[in-house]
Amino acid sequence: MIVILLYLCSINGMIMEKLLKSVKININDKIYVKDPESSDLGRRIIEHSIVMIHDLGFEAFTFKKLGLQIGSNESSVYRYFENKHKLLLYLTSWYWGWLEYQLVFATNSIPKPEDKLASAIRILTRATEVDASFSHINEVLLNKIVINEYSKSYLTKEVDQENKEGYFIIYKRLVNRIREMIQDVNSSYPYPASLASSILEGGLHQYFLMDHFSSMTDCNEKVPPAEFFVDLVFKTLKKDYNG
Amino acid sequence: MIVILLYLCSINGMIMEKLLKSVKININDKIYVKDPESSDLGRRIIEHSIVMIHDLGFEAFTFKKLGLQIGSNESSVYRYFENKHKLLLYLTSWYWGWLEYQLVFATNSIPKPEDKLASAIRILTRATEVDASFSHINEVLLNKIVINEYSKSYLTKEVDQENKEGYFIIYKRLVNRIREMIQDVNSSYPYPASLASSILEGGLHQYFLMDHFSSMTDCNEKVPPAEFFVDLVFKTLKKDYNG
DNA sequence: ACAAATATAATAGTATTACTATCATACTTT
DNA sequence: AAAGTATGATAGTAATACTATTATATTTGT
Repeated sequence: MIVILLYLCSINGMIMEKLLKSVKININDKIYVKDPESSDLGRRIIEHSIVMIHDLGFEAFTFKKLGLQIGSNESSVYRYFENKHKLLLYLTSWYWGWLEYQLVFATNSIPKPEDKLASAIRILTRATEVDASFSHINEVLLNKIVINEYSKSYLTKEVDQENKEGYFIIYKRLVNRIREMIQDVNSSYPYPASLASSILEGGLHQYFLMDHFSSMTDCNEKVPPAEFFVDLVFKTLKKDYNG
Repeated sequence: MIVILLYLCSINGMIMEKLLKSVKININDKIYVKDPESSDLGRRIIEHSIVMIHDLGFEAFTFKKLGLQIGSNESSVYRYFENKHKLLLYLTSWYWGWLEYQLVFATNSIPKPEDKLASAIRILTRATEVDASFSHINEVLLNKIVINEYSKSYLTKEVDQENKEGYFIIYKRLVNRIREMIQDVNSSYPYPASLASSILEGGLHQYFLMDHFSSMTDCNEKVPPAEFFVDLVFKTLKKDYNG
């Protein structure tokens, strides 16, 4: 499916939105017991878990509370996900997959490596806006969940095992895409992977600081994190960029 | 106490070690119920909680298991800390306070802003080495705990309340010190706070990637994260640094 | 040296979490 | 109409994250 999309280059927002709606984001099927996209109950689990994790925080969120909220049952939720950790992996994988589509869409047609990288940084570090591409998934809330909870999905004792099973593959692919773009701008820069991972991880962190520790960031409503990172990356790569 | 230390500039490692031993790191007393430094049991709680959180991970660590390990009782541990979240805040505050002393010691006597900043970055992003300054605290394990668990101490629903109560003050002061050093090197750089917070947070992250996601970093045994960050910061500040 | 105060240990108990298991029912497909 | 599948309801378990109470040991003041 991604192959088809790669050929569709200069399309406008409305068309992109429709295309995104028709695309199913491919998630490692070991993450779920039963594909939540395969049933109405599954989609309601996804829809309401996003709202509830955002409202309660991941720690206070439970399958029992979710079951109650969607007029269903704790045991029914367990038929879709082994536990809430796996559900978080599902939601964050979906988010990174969705961002990856946006990245590929928006940057594939850009010929100049500098323009492409700048555009990529802006897409990856911008705040998610309301667009409602996927009816049952609120991407704005999901973005906030990723900011507040993503680290918890890999800061575990099981990370190596879960990495082996491919649970973080979409995120790693995304970092790799940025790494390649960095190398296309400056092939002799010695830390392209570290810089790429810093953009993604640091982007989330700067948003968290804006919300809770404003003294530790210069970013705010008027100066978004994207500007900090574009400036940082292009100065680091010693290529001036005026965009 | 820090005032005295500021005057002690060019002293060697042995003396510094002895001084560090005599220094008590000052931690917000709202974090604990009873100061763990005030009793033998308290120090054993700190000592063994570091080992156990490192071994089990924060999620699987409980006060019951800790009590068992130190030949004491769950209920006795609760007399020192309300819960394990507060204990984590205590341990990480201690770590950042300890790092701050090292930073102040090592950089206070350096006159040239560029040298001072480079030295600061190296201290803040280096791997902790065995030095056993504090008898009951294993700083090497504590450093690993900070890498793996620090985010969990602030990625909570209570972060604003706890921030108000001053639980993150040492970390914020540390970020502020780096921010000032950045400004001393280049006063017109527009993102000194964001860059400072990125160094500390990104430093931890690069170590995590080295351990678990090596494809997302260029750092390794031979190229430590410190080199990536020194390079990044000085290129960004457009000041060449040869050190 | 003795009483009082304090710290710790032992035990029990509660509500919640994170599940697993079983059975009933409803809906769907052939 | 029978069989299969999805969901719902209920019950049960072990562990967690505490709180409360009482007993005992240690320290401290006079």
